[in-house]
Amino acid sequence: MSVRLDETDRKILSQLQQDASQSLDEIARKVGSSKTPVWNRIRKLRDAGVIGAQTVILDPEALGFEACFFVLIRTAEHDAEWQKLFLDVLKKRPEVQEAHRLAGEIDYILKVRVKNARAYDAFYQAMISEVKVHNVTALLSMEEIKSTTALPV
Amino acid sequence: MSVRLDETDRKILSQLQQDASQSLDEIARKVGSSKTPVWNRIRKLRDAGVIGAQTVILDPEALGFEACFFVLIRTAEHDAEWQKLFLDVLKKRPEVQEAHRLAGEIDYILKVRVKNARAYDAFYQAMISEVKVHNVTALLSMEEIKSTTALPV
DNA sequence: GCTGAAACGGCTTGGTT
DNA sequence: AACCAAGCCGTTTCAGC
Repeated sequence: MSVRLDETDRKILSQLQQDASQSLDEIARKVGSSKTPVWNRIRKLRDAGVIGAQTVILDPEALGFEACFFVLIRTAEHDAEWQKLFLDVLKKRPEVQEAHRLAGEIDYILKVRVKNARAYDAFYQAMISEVKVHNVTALLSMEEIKSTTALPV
Repeated sequence: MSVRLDETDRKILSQLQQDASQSLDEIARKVGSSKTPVWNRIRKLRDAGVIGAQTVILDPEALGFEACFFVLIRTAEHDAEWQKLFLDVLKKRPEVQEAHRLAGEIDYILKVRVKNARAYDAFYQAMISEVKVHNVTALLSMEEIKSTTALPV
């Protein structure tokens, strides 16, 4: 599954992660190449699935999303049917920004972004009414120290 | 800090989050407006800081980042100097994708993306050699069920 | 505040070395 | 595989409504 990249590929990916609105010429200049080869490489990386969606990062605070919770979930039920139901609930809820299945004592972790604590409670109530979970611990973020989607390519 | 948006603004933001490479004409068509007003709104939202960076999402697996940890940190030290040092360490480490200061028993949570468990250990050793932390628990992700940067505007 | 047009710049392609 | 040039498409600006 892992793809072979050379130094130029890595520089291109780094530039795109920093600012995907840059022109090809600008990227080419920064990576020490020129338009056509850079364009061909980007195309190849896109086709290989290395480069995915192009998006904009919105400021949560500016939009009134002032609460962020990390939710630790333990469950008793581990059968396939329960899991499918649980995953569907997570996927359809837009306030769930991340969901991971874990190794160890805690079964799942979620990152939930909401406008305020009341909105979190509404999410929580909705979730536990749809699926049975054994134990839920919510960690409230006081301050987002760092947040990046960039991978250190 | 929170900005007032109308329905059209919200639709534009939603489209940009889904695919920032769309042309103005396409976005305008989808939100039921036309080129110039959409462009003016985007400009305004950018200036207001609502729209931040434009970026591409890379596939971690395709690039060999096969391990993801959530790290729960407790600390004894809470003075300003220690905190500044700790924050500097987090900010300069590219494998730290997220870092939040928390309310409650656990003081910090990190999301750390690395190539493998060995790379996580290298990060862990480097971190504890630079700052004193009281207790560290690492939760290993087995499966990324959901991952989005989109806010439900 | 929207429309339409016009100028500008960047993307994309194909031919050439 | 990289360079060059041309056509096309999208962005950006501006005048008119």
